[in-house]
Amino acid sequence: MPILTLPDGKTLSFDQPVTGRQVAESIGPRLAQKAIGIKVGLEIRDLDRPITADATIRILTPSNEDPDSLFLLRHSAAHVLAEAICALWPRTRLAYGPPIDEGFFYDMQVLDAAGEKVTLSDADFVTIEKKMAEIVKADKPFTRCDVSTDEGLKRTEGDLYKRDNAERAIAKGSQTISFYATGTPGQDWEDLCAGPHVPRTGVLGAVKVMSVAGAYWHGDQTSDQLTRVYGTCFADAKGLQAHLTKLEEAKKRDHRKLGREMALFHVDDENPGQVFWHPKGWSIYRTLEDYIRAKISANGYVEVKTPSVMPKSLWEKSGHWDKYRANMFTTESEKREFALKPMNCPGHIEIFKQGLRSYRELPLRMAEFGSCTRNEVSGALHGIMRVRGFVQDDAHIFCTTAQIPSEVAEFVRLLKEVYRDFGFGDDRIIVKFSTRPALRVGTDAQWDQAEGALADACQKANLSYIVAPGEGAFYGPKLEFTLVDALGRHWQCGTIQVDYQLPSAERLNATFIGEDGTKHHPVMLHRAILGSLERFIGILIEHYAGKFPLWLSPEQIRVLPITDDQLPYAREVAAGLKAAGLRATVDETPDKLGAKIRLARNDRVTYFAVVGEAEVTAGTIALQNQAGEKLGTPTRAELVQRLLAEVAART
RNA sequence: GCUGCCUUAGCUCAGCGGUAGAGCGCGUCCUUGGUAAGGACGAGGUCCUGGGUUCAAAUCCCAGAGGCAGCUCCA
Repeated sequence: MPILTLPDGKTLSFDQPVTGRQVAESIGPRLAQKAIGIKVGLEIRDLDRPITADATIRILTPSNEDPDSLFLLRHSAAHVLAEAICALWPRTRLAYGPPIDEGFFYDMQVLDAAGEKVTLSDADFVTIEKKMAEIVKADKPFTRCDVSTDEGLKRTEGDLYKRDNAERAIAKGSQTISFYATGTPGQDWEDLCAGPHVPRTGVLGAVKVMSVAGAYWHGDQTSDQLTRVYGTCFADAKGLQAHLTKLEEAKKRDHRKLGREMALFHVDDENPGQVFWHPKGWSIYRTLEDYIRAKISANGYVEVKTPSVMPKSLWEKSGHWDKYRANMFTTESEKREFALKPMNCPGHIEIFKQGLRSYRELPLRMAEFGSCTRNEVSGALHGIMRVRGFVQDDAHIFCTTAQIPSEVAEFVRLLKEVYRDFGFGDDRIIVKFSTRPALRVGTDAQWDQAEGALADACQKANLSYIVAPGEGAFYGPKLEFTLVDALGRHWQCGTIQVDYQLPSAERLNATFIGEDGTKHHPVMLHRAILGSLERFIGILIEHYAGKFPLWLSPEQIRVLPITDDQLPYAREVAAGLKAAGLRATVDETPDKLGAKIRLARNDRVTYFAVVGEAEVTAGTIALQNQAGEKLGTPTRAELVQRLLAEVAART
């Protein structure tokens, strides 16, 4: 006798088990027609599976905003993709095809009639999409068929990957094995699948094959390499189009493209993963570095600088030689081995260990714009976001166990303050809290305290977090801060990690004299706000689409004389701005005003000032912003004041 | 690192067995023009590298390097 609670709180009661479709029909015929699935509690289900127990339910209809609806549509679209490819290459062996954030993929081995591997390329997409459109147009029902585990194993006999899936399902305790046919089971195409699916292929109007890539079976490098076909599906063509437009927009904002166009930096082909900063890019970099330097200085940090090259012996003691060797560049001199530092922590401990430390010096917040070099595999490199040489806004806080809560809380507060200055408010920060892993060092009491401090700090800072159980480092729990940019993309930046291990006697043996007059090991908090400056600038370029706010802008204002007659005045205006600490230039080309404006806007100059005869006479300039909005004709003094105020406000 | 695709002028790209091309940018000259491209002329190439096939290779084949996407990893 299920009693079902609807999202608005209304309840429906039934005398006997009902299907989702019957529930929808009892609410209204139009809803029943539109329904593609039902959410029972937290589980999304097919419309025609019976509901036997009380539950809160929600009827799912096609929607571009509802993640549950998209999940269902995309899961079914993956089947249609697989069916289409199987129709074109009947010997294809399917592996696994789940919905993902922006669509779905299907891993498979595509085989031709001779059993040879087929490599799919963009050229095949049209053919596949055409086949998919046929299947959608045929409006075939998704039909579920549950069979016994024995029968399930029999049906997947000889189908390597599906057989494996069935075995895994049984190992996890499945009593039956389910198949979904598009049409009639045993007659039409079918696929081993747990479901759920939409009722008919006809609701999958807006599907698209996006790309192909390689992927490993079970993500295991030593296992079979499969073809992964990516696709996406939306409730309607409008949703799909909006998605494609967003991808286009992301491509336009690509920091590698803008970095070249705006002459910010380059990465040399012969020197992968190393950034050459050009004057304008370096201007952004220095603004960022100066900003962080001022912030941490105001928050009780001291700044240090440690060497890039450090001896193997140090890395052995720190444990990096064991755990991180593959990612380190090494070198040698006079038969001694050295490594370029991949992290700054051992260097900071070396400084901490000079002389005797007293508990009175704690917490000691030691910061460094630390140049790190890591030998990342070539495939991992990406523009300036993922490089081999980068600088972290790193710091290590040496403190006592008792100081952990306040230090973490203080850090989270500072981090929020910094992120806000770049336009990332609370709603654009995602916090991941990684807790104790199975393999770990330290006592449970230490872990309890460290985890409690991290959770507490987030609550105090009004930041909600998602827990990643068991994902902490072996030496301590950590928080990771991810920014959501203007296009909704995620970028992990800040972090804070609790470490009892590195300062311990077994590792680098840092000590201080406590109140009791005996030696103690400090706790170390590894923390960064921006992460790497290179990566953060890459994020900012894409977030702002190259149109930096005034305080970060490499060219804050360009003066555009209408004719050469105004050149001397234009130079005076620019000189006045520069004297006030602003980044100003003059367009000295012989172009017409229209061309100068076009160039200034293409260069993403934040403001430009037109000066003609009228302005020279009046001692003013005609101000305009990047978007081309006219902002009046302030005097030179008013202009300086106005720009300085905007820089100070960081807007 | 693995799989796939790509590599032609500074940039974006066309050409795909038979003399190396376009637009933008760059240089020189003319033009002194009030809000998103004024005009003329010119310079600029190891068609990624090495090997092979061919009378002939930017073009076809093989290997390598680098780039891109994904996988894995990660700031």
